[in-house]
Amino acid sequence: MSEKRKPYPFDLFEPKWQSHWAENKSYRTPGPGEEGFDPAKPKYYILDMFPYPSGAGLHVGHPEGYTATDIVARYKRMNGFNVLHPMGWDAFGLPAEQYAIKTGTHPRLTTQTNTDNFRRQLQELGFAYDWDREVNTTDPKYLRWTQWIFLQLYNSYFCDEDQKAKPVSELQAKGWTQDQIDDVRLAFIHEAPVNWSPSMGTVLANEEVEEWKAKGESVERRPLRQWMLRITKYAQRLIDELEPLDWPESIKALQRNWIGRSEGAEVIFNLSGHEVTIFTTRPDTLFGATYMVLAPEHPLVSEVTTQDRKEAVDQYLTACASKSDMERGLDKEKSGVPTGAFATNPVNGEKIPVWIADYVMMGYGSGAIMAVPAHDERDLEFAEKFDLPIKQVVCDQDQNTIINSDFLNGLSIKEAKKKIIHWLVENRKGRKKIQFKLRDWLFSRQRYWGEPFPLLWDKESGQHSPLPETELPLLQPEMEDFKPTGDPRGPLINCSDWINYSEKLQRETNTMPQWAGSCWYYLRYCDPHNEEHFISPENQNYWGNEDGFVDFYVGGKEHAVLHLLYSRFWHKVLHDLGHLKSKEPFKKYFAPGLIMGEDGQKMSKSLGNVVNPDDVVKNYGADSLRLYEMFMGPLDQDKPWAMKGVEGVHRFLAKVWRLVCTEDEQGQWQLSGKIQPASDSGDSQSPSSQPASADLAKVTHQTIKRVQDAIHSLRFNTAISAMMECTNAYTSATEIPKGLFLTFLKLLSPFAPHLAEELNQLLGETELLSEQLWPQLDESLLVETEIQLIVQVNGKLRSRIQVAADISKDDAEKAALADENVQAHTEGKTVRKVIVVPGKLINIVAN
RNA sequence: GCUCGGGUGGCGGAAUUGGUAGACGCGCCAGACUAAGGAUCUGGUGUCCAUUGCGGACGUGGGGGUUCGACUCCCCCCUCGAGCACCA
Repeated sequence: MSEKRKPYPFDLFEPKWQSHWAENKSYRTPGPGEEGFDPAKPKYYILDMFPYPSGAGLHVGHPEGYTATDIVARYKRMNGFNVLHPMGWDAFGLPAEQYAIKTGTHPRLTTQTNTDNFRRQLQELGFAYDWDREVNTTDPKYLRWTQWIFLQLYNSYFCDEDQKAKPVSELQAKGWTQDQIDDVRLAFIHEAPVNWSPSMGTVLANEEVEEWKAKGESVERRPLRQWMLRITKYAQRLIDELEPLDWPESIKALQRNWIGRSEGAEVIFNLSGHEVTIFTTRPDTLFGATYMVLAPEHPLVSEVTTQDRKEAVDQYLTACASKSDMERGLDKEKSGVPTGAFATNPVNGEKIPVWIADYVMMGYGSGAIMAVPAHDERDLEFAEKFDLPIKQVVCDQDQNTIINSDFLNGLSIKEAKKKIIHWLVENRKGRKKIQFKLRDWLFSRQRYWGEPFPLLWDKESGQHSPLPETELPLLQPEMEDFKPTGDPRGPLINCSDWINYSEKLQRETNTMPQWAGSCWYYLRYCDPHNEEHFISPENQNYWGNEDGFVDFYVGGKEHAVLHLLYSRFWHKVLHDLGHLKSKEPFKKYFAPGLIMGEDGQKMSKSLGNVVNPDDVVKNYGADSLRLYEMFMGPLDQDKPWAMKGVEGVHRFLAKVWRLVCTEDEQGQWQLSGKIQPASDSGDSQSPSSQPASADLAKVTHQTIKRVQDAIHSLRFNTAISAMMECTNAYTSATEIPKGLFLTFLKLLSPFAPHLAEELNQLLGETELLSEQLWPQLDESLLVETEIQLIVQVNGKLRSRIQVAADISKDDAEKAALADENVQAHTEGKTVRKVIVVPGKLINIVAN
């Protein structure tokens, strides 16, 4: 098998340009105080989600977003911006460690190998990253600041009054005790049922459970003492401050949904001498409550259960405990048992029976509800099954008028809500309440390959305290065996040298989750080598925006409720504490769609439909891969791969190449001479000798407009179509003025930088295209003197007529009516009306 | 069930204040150059009818509506995908 001849020699010039860019640091971005920094230039910070460097190497999904941002970055640079476009590695985390355990290699080595491979792959795609700013979350110089930020969280609390985080030292000054302070820290120890994965030997955050289950890991509920972050305090702000961001509505919806805000009321019922608080979104139906339900885990269950019901209740509780949440959800039939106790409805003194049922969750609200079967589907199902009374309190006809409810009768639902809440407050039986679904963030992991917590425990008192900042970074000890042990304290517990800090103090053995490092990496890129600050104030002021630090962020929507929520939370804490000016991390965000396999299914090893970017680069070149991924369709849409499509854009690039070069008899590429240097004093319009060049100028400038409009709206597929049409026009011309062609190359350069630079050089130019300014659009070239008007009769296309662009309405109408085919269709009819849309069409209404 | 996003040729997709539906690419058909073409170039290509000539009918998931005019706006329905899911 002989090597197939390449349609153009990308295999020769692509590596050449990549080396050139790397050696000359062509894409270095100077920041404040650095050599070459120009404060007069506007800045633009465009960011990709940094990859987790897996052993499998780059996936074709990665270059989709990366190419999009690269195009915008290069475009902005050519428009005079100082563009920050960095790349780094999210190298901690469970996958790295699982892989290391499987292969027996230390995760540090695995990580090193993988990041080297990823870097090579990215460089072979010609992305304009400033590699001097590369960050790696596992680098001690980086994780030091991750631990520092954790200490900021540890050392602060959320002030409800001001709705912001403040240092706990303020509470100390007010005389709070250590225990009281520990209860309000943003990072706190909490014992509660958590998601424990026996197969991985660690706990997981709520947000992570589904992902790992899908990968075949087991997850169960288990009560454990864990470090939590008090993200729930930020629930309202996380919703409110999402609003002004330039994010896709669907992603905003996903976050809002996850945070899950509900407005309602808390109502206090009396239950055998205890006050039981329930949460309801329908306080207006309080008169319709016919029974109460407690979650099986509710603390009052055993106390209020009457003697005769005890056995049945215990049995039910045992049955519930053995069921996982998953199984509970799968139960189609409602189940439950009466406790024998009765609660008193505060509004009318009615005694209603108290039941226990697992359709009420301890984790939401107060774990107790008032059941209104007439107006709640679930309560209705339960009431019907157990034959409990159903009391209508909203009028059936209009679904909006309250009935059977004493002083609420006749009111609308909205009015009744207001009135009953007022009544509850006055009678001290409840209050308005806003409830969120969001839970606090379970932040500790029982793993080796993560940032250790910079915390110490007093062996005697059991108190925790922060490690002094001067002792950061705190690295994990070197260990041979770090397999999960099943011990919920994690593998570090086996390293006694490391644990014992002093006589009195020992280290926390948990590590942070992968999200820790990715929560703030976008800040570090701005000042990656600073040893004094996680980011200097100058760099922060220069690179960040107040209404959203990063100008434009692109990355997968699978992080909509994980990384994107966690980052926002940390950012707000750092903002509250005065470390950051901006309130939000990402001003504009965009999620590229999934690239599916050629068979239309999600790419996976087992289906054998995975496309390896290295193979595509080898066969068609980096420019072809870049261009194809942008040409596939709208960026935000899921779309299937088609190798034939790669060939299509590859042919297009070859066509551009052949405008400059032809192959001689020996099979060598030679300059074709089709590109003509501007002979007559650089004037591209030389009407006498070259009637076609005016047309080419027009096409070229139309292309400038179409390409830049498309880049602004991220419709890269249409930008490429425009360039293809332009190329087709060039192909059919006998000569192309060089100036025009160089303009075209500038348009092409953000998309296919290697080919564009190569041709620019072959044509004798010495300045890199990427260092030149984006071409200026000459609007005057777009003005048409003659236009085509569409002529419709009764809305149906009947003719197209060629007229002067400035034709008057009357003349246009006359010309249309005079058309042969129009007359054929209006014959025998009366023209009732003629609509003339100037420059577009004429519609004749006749019957 | 709730929330969000889709449905346009054989395929990926164009059509951004309602104004030529199908740009561009793939695939396919025909031709040119060739010893040869899986290279390249040229032409054609929504469906159906007519094709001796203009041309005509239908057509953007289905049904209805608004309008001189609807892929685009409104109502109802079908369908596919994603996220959440006994959240009171």
